[in-house]
Amino acid sequence: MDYRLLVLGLLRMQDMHGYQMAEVVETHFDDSVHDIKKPTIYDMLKKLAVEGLAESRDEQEGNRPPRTVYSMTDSGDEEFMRLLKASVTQYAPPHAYGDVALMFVDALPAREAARLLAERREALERSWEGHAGADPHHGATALAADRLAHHLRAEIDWLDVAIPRLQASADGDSDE
Amino acid sequence: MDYRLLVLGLLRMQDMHGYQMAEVVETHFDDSVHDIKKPTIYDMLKKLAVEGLAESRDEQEGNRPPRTVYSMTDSGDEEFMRLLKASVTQYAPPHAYGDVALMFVDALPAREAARLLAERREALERSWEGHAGADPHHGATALAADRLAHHLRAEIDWLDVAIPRLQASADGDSDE
DNA sequence: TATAACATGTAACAAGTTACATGATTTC
DNA sequence: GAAATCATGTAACTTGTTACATGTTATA
Repeated sequence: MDYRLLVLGLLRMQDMHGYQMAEVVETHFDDSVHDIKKPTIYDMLKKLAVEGLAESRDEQEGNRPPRTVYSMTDSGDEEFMRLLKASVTQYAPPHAYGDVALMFVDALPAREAARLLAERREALERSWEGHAGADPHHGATALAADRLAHHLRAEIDWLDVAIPRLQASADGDSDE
Repeated sequence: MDYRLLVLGLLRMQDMHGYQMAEVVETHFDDSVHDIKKPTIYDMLKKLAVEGLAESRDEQEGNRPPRTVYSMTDSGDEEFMRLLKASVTQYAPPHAYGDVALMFVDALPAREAARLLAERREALERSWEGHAGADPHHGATALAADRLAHHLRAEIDWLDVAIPRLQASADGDSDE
C-alpha cells in the first residue's frame, strides 16, 4: 500500500540492496509492518531507480552473489517528504475489511452470530493484553503502537455493545 | 478483499448478472462498500461458476445485449456460510495503512508533524459529525456503521493524546 | 562429503483497476 | 439525426505474491 513510502523511508536511513532491506523489515519491524515481500521490495527499488528517485550501483563481497545497492537521490528525498506529509495528514478509513461479513451477519441465527462475535472478542482481548504487557515502544513506532492500542480498545468496546444486542434479539424472536 | 464473500452474499439474495450486481452495489452500498469494480464482479462470478458455486445461464431481453445471469448452487450456499462464519469470527487488524507514515514521522519537525495531525483531526471530526447526524442505519448495515463510528472516535481520541505530546516535544527541544 | 541454510534474486501467476468496445435507446 | 447515455461486457495494464533458481558457506 504505502510501499513506496516505506521503501523510500528505509533507503533514506542507509544505502541498501534488496535482500538487506527485506531483512531489516523482517527483524526490525516484524510486528506492525511485516507484510512487504521481497519481490515487492526489489520491484519498488527498480522503479525508484527508473524514476530517478534512487541510484543503483553494483557491489560484490568476496565471492558471494553480486548485489545491486541503491541509494537515495535528492529528488528521492523530496518525494519522500511529499509523500510523508500527505500520508500523515490523510485519514485512512480504519478498515472496511471484515465489514462485508458484518453486513451479512443476519444470514446467521442471532444466537450463533453472538457466539462468533464473542469468539472474536476473546482473541482481541488476548491481543490487547499482549500489548498492555509489552515494553513501551521506542520513538519511531510509539505513535503507531499507541494508535493500534486505541483501535483495539475501540473494537472491544464496540463488541461489548453489539454482542448483548444480538443476544437480546435472539431471545426476543425465539418463535422460529 | 472479501470480494468472494460479498459476491456470494449478493447472489444469495437474488439471481443476477454482472452489470446488475454492479448497480446494486453502487446504489445500495455506496457508502461503505463502494470499492468493488465491475471487472472484479465479472471475474468473481465466472470463477464461482467454474468452481461450481454458481450456475450461469444466458438471457436476452428485447434486443438489448444478451447477458449472463448467475444463480447460487447448494455448494455455493455452503461456501458462503463457511466464509461468513470465518470472517465474523476473525479479527482483522484495524489498519496498518497509514501506519507507515507514523513510523517516519520524526523525519518532520515536531511542530509540523503536530500541525499535519491536527489537520487530520479536522477531517475526522467532520466525518464524525456526518455520521452522528445521519439517519440511523437499518438492519444489515447497522453493525458495520456502529463499528465504524467506534473506530472514528478512537482515531480522534488517539490524536488528542498524540498531538499535544508532539507539541510538547516541539517546545522542549527548540534548541535546533 | 552430503545436506542444510544463507545470500541474492527472478519468473510465473493471481487479483484488481483503468480504459476501451459495441450496439441500443433516449434526448436535444 | 447527432450527441449523449444506457446496457453489457472485455482487453490491457499494474501491483503484489508464491514458488523457484543458483551459487556459497556452514553443519552433521
